[in-house]
Amino acid sequence: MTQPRKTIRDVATDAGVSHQTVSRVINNSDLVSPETRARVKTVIKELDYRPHAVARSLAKGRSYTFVCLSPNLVDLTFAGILEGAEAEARGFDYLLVSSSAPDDEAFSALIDQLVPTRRVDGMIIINPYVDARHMLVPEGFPVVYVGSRSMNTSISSVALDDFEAGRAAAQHLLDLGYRKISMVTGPHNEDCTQDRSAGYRLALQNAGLPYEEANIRTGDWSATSGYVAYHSFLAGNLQPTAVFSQNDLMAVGVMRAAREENIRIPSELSVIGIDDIPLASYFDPKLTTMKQDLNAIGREATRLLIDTIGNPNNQREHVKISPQLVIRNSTTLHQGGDGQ
Amino acid sequence: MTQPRKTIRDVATDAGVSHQTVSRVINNSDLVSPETRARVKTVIKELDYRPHAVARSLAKGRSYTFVCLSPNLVDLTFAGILEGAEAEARGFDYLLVSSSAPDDEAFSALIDQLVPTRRVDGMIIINPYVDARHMLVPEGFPVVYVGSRSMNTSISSVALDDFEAGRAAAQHLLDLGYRKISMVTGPHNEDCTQDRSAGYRLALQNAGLPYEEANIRTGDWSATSGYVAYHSFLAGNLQPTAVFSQNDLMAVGVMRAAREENIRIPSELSVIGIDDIPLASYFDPKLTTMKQDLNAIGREATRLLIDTIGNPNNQREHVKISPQLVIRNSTTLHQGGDGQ
DNA sequence: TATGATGTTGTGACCGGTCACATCCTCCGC
DNA sequence: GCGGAGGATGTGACCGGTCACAACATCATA
Repeated sequence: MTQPRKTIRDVATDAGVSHQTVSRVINNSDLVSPETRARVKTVIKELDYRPHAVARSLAKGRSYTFVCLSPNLVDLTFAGILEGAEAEARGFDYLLVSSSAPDDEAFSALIDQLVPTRRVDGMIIINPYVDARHMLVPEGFPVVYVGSRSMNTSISSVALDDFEAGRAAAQHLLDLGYRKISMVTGPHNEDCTQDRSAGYRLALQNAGLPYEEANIRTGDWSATSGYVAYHSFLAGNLQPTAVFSQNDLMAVGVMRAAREENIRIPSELSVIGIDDIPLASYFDPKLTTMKQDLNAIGREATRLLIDTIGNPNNQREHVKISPQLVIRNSTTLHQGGDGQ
Repeated sequence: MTQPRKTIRDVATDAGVSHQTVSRVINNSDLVSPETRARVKTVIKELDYRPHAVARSLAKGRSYTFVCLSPNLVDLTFAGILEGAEAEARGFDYLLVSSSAPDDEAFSALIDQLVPTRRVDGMIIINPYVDARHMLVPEGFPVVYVGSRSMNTSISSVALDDFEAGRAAAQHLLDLGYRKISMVTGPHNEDCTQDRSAGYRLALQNAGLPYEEANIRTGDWSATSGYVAYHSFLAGNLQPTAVFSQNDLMAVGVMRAAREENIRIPSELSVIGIDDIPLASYFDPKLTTMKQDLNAIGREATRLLIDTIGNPNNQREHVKISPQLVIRNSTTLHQGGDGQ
């Protein structure tokens, strides 16, 4: 490891060829005779030669590396996406690394370190519309957005079909007989919040029900904010019998708050979330939710990025991944008679 | 972004100096007169020149980049460590990126891509004794282990004080009056499992109690494995009144299983975990646990890595981060009379 | 005035690959 | 026997920085 590394020219000398021929062998060029190729390969093995990725990057202007930037790493949603993206990149011989940027200052610093110097060939950005970070994305650089529909037609995006998730969640509650369905949303400035809300709205509308602000509270995706939201419903003289929470964590908070108020779930309160977090079936009761396939989202993001680089003139795509209703024990048939 | 990038020589020409002088300015060398420095800096701004990190890496043989490799990204424990490590690296002008390796084949591929080519200056490896991955770590390359005491004196390590966590968890149950304390462990081949078990053993020993295999089950850190473990206790004609689970997820599984058997927690069964996962207080009951400060572990890892690089001849360090008992509602005073 | 120390700047090679182009050889057709 | 096509290989510049060293100016000292 500490001895001077072998170079392409060392191999060339030992194999009795020029450095260029060695380069050809490494790059699987077909402009090399089988015998020469075999000889060079032997020497490469003997010398334990490894191509120097940094030198190659400099010469080619490409690094065969992607980076995936997310607001943080501890959000399970992001982590699942990152893993999917990594796995897909491995299949294409790209290295995908991840980093997080808690705020747009850190985000900007990352961009500066990675992009102008071409340390990465492309980026996957999770939640680009948080802060002003999408403003910092260099124009013309290969990028894919995750978690938001891209408003920029030159940038591909993948996301859960948030509209459908919201619609189906609300529909599930409607199907169970609920007519007055409260909702806890994510922050208003995030696309997925808006889409999930729109889906909810459509489901109600299709059922001939009004969309009432009084039934809605805004959270920040945390369990605590769900907890707070439920109490706020009560404070508003609203005793919901069904709550659609825009993610599982907030749903968990709602359930906790309800339990403390001695409200039974699901007999007195049905709760549905979105995500299907790994612990969903360990809460009490087990959580009904709209599952999102994070791994698929990550894989698709990598695929779109590779396409963006390979076919820069193609039309960019905006992919939606379908959610899936997972019925557990936090929702049940409406036990009528509450005069809604 | 697409126009040919400015180089150090473009700046030199415009500023009427040599490329070397520009290089000196960039690197804050004091061998430049104030006037020249000012002039060069002006031109750098005018041209929006950015140093080319890849070229610099090639020339210097250093990349100012660290990578943190973990078995996966979705484990909250790992994610917390990664974030801490990232934050600390930012403070030292290092870029820290993360990648995961599900198995040692992937791990080996990552090492090959990153190390011999010097794309990174150092690595933080989480759980190096999973698989045979520590065997793949190149000798003499700056590395820090996280989550395991390093068996290699030339490699620094950070970890939770697992022994103390196990001891204190068991002691907490002893203090509450329990005498027969069951334990659910992690996989035997992991250091932290062994250390946590040893701590538990010592606490029992200090209390004059025997260490009995019959009271112990092995899990894999997942909630499911905790669930299975509890049922296995029952199947072994053991009706534990207190369980120390070596992590929170398994503790959650134990609680779920107990509830399904109509065992009340904590009155009929006290449960303590390790980690203090974010949702710990959203389970029913809220989980008592030994909190580990993941952020501190990550930060320390980066610090150790920087020290390894900066002072290669120093003695390497093995740091233990102290756990902290967080008492919630899953443990309570032993309601005597069970004839233990 | 010669000498040397110090501060500032410039020159060219070098890191380890790739690229464009030149060269050489062989084989084929006329 | 010659021209040309095509395969295989070699040559040197180049990517954008850094390094070692040379060169030059200035000033104090002997």
